[in-house]
Formats: sequence, structure tokens, C-alpha cells
Amino acid sequence: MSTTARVTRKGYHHGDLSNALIGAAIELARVGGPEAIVLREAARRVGVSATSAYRHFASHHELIVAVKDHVQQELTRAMAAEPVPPHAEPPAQALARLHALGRGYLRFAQQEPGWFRAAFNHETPTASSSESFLLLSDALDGLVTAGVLPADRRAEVETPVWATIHGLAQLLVDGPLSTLPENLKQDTIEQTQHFITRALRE
Amino acid sequence: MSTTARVTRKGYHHGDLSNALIGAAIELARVGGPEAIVLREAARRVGVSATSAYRHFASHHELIVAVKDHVQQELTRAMAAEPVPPHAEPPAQALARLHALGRGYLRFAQQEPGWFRAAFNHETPTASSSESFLLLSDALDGLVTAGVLPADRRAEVETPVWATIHGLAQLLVDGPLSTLPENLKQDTIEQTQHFITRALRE
DNA sequence: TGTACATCAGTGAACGCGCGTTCACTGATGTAC
DNA sequence: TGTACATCAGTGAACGCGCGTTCACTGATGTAC
Repeated sequence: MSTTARVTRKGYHHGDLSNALIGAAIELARVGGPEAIVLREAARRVGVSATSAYRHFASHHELIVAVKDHVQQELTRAMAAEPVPPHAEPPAQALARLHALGRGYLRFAQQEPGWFRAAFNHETPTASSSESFLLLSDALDGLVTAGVLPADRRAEVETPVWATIHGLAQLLVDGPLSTLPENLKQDTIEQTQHFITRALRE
Repeated sequence: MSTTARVTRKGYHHGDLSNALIGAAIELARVGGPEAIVLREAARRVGVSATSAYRHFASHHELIVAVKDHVQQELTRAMAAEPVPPHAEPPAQALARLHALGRGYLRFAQQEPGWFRAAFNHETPTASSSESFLLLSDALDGLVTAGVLPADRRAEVETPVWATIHGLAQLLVDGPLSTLPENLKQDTIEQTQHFITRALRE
């Protein structure tokens, strides 16, 4: 991606310092979450003076926002990349599509907890925060089309579905469920998908 | 409560410094969340040297844990304190009880976002983290007794219900829903309660 | 093609800050006789 | 009831650290003529 394009330093000018700093900051967040995004450390890793960052970011906060933006795109990617098991019947297919998004969300949260925490650290709404929401929205439209969800319930269901998956992710990654053995974590995920299906189904 | 018992300083010895420090730290968390729990600042507010804290806590971390513990008890209290509108029919009554817990949870999160964040900051399981879970567990038992929820689904429903409310709280307090006007926030809460009811009901 | 010069993208030193923690200390308290 | 003394609960100075940011600077780049 653009943020990881590495141009080996060819003298005084770096060539792609902005992206290099973001890349280093992303790596910091990956390991230590949002509070590990330290401007000086990012500069250090790129092999550049701390001050140079100010040619590309007005402040530490701007660097953080850049990382959040990237990480939210990664979340969206993980959701979209989750395979959808094929089903013959449209209703089952539409549900499978929704549940794949949920699995992608949860997989991302579990595999990259630092990034996940960075994505949702406080409200700092970035441009990319809506992208994953659009995927959910599409999947719900699909449920209406497939006749699983009545059209008049479509709107009221959006936030609850999101909240359920998001809450489970929080509990598994950062909360009281984080100490569960992996197989029990998988069980809670399946239970939750089942729970959502029940709430949606006419 | 014990942590807020203020003994006016009567000379060299404070008398209740441990609780006074915890109380100050709780106030810091209230305003600024868990990362605002700063040992030196708590000591400053109590009017005592920073070092004195080490007579009562082995480390900064211990102070944080004490705050988390308190704050989790507050959450439990908020859940238990939420009024339950009376219903004639046992099923409706059992559902009302569950939903009151949810409302208490969400009210606490919205009214005291700093505390809420402190309660769930990373995993640092405290003794009190299970208390609010017990309330949920009781309410679900009540749903089984009232015939709303089949006994064999009782277990699989616990985590999803929790996740849904917890997720909504996160989205409202710290996440993308935090910028919604208050009335729309209330709408999402009602939608979510309805969503849960649907998922539970036989 | 060569040169003057504005602009751009870096540098290194320094500032001010506040943190958690250690250390050797001292004043206050309580207990044994 | 008085006193010696151990223990307890504070103190103040200091350490080492790392942060974000500012400043005046300098080397590299690109463009106008």
C-alpha cells in the first residue's frame, strides 16, 4: 500500500518520509495500541531526526489520525476478505454474508488487538470509519432482498447488529473474555452469530 | 463509602491516606479516564508528598487496580439501581428486569464515561468484575422461570446479551455514535433492547 | 547549457514538562515494663 | 504513671527517563532566464 512504500534513503532527502513515518507508527500501534504511537520513536525507527516529522505533520495528533485511518481501512479489508460459505437458498446466503463480516471483524480484533484498539480509541472520527459500516449496511440490504428481514425493520437493526459484534470484540480482546481458551472464544462467537440470526429472522 | 471517608488531617499522620488517595484517583479517572490516574497528582490533591503513596501501594499499578475495582462496583450499583417498570405478566416483568440492567449499564457509561473507560481498560481482572455479570445471570434465570427463554438456550445467550449492551455502550461513549444527538442515542438504545428481546423470545 | 536563487526537506541542540520511583531522613504513635 | 524504644507513616531531594515541540540552521532540489 501507499503507506508502506519504502524508498531507501538516497542522501539528505528521504523521498517518502511521510509514509515511512506513518508506517513506523502503524507498527508501533500494532504492538502497543494507540498509546504506543510516539512521534519520536517513529522518527527513530525511520532513522531520521524527530524534528523532521514536523515537515509532514502539524502535530503528534495528526500522525495518530493517519494511523487510525489506515487501521480502519485494514478492518474494512478484513471484513471484506472473510470467505462466505456458499448456500443454495438466498436467505441462508444472505445470512452467511452478514456473518462473514462479523467473523472478519472479530478475527481482525483478535489477530491485531493493538490495531483494533487504535481504530476505536476515543472518538476521532476519520474519513474511513464509515467504510466498514457500509459493508454492514449492504449485508442488511441483502437480508431484506432475500426475505429474511422485513423492510420496515431494516433501519432499527443496524446499530444493534453492529453493537453486538463490536461488544463481543471488546470483551474478547480487552475485556473479561480475553482470558478464555481459544475454543471457548470460538463458542461465544458462534453463540453470538446465532443470537443475531434469531433477532433478525422474521 | 469507605473510599470517600475523609478524615481532616490532624498533624503529621493523615489517618486514612490510602482511601484518600484512592478517592483522589477516582476523581482523576472520572474526568480523564484511566490514563488520568496519576500517582503524583493524586498525592498532590490530598496534600501529601508523592512518596507517601508508597506506604500504601506497592506501585502506581496497584492504585489503578484499586480505582478499577471501585468503578466496577459503581457500575454494578448503577445497574441494580435502575428502576424496573412494573408489569402484570411474569414474562414481561422478567424482560423489564433484564432491560433495566441494560439501561443502568448504558446510563452509567454515558454519565460517567471516564469511569466506564477505566472499568474496562485492558484486561486487569479485578475481584469486582464479576458482580455485574451476576446481575445479568440472575435476570436470565428469571427469563427462564418466566417462560420467556427456554432453559436449554439459557447458557448460550449470556455472552451475546452482554456483548450487545457493552458494544452499544462503547459505540455511544467512545465510538462513532458519540456524536449523535441525545434523542437519537435514546432511539438506538430502544432499538437495541428490542433487538435483544427478539433474540431471546421463543 | 549554465547559473542564481527561491524553496523544500532535512538537522541538532535545547526547552519545559511531568512522570514513577529510590533513598536516607524524621516526626508521631503505641507498647512493654 | 512514666519512660525506653520499636515501629509506623510521613517528608524532601534527587534520579533517570522520555516525551512533544521550538528554533535557527544547512544541505539538496528544482526552476527561471
